[in-house]
Amino acid sequence: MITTASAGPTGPTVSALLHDDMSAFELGIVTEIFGFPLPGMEAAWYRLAICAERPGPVPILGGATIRADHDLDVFASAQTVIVPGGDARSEPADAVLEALRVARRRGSRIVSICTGTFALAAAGLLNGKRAATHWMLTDLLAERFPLVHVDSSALYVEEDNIFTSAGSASGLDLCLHLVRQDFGPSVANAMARRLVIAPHREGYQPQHIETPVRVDPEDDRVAGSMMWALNNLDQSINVDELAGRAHMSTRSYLRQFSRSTGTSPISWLITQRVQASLPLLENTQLSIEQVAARVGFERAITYRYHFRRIVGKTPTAYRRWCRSETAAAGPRSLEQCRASGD
DNA sequence: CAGAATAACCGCCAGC
DNA sequence: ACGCTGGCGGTTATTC
Repeated sequence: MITTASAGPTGPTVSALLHDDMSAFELGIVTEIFGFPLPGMEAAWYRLAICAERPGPVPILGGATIRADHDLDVFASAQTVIVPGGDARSEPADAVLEALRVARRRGSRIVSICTGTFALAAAGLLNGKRAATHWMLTDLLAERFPLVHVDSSALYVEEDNIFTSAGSASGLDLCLHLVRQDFGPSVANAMARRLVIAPHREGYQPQHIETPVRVDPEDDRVAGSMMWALNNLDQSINVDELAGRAHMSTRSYLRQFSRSTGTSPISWLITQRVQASLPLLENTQLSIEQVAARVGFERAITYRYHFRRIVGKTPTAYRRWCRSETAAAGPRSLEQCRASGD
């Protein structure tokens, strides 16, 4: 059941447009992130309003019906205005296009997910600007709206406070980016963690390691030290050395690193090391000791400790799991994997 | 697995 | 005043 946020939160206002033939999945991205606060952030969290041209039940793609509680005036008055995608062939109503223009004039942050980009283009908001949409529809977008610079490679595009995203799932990346803008990297990472551990994703990505760390491109000193670390993972690296590479004191480096990535240098480095070890386990016959050394763990016991903590199973079990996965006729779920004795 | 040695992390504060 | 840097010392995490 989709409802609007209660009166509790006092954070930024977000509105999402509910329209015929819309994708429930993409609206779900919006409600999951903006309508559902992280623990401890209930008071400061977003106030989400689900809006439609005519409030009430709206049929969506796939046969379900969702109710919108708010009208286009509310839609246009939010600080962030989101158009989720759906059937690209549906033409947005004139009233919707006008609401988008009003929101734009008011200075709202305008966001589209997937084919929602077509509505922004139809409203004229993207003229002369770069934009993204689903890869199957980039030609259609360029054809119908010649003034839009369609970027067919980006996951999402930000230009002049207008954000457009490519596929449905990249809408998730984009929404996380907005959370990052609003609340900083720590909160965005916590949100990514929550989304990744959603139970229904387990079967698809049982080995996913959380590395939603994006380096702030403005901070090239920290970014440079991180690049150096990634290229020299096999060496022993400590914080003083990283700080030196970044031409900063250790104290400042810790602070800048945290500000720009939301995590700390050594925990980031450990995660990168474990991540880098995965292909070695999957594709080589190297012993665990050799794999550990290749990715910079001086002692295999330390490698095992962190691997288990991050991946959830031992390196040997992971390797065995990959082998059986490759041999099996089809993908197995994590539950099956556990049931089979790993 | 416990626990000691060491390193990382972070609040505080002075100084630029 | 404001924001950033960097040293000090205590707490937490890592390593072995």
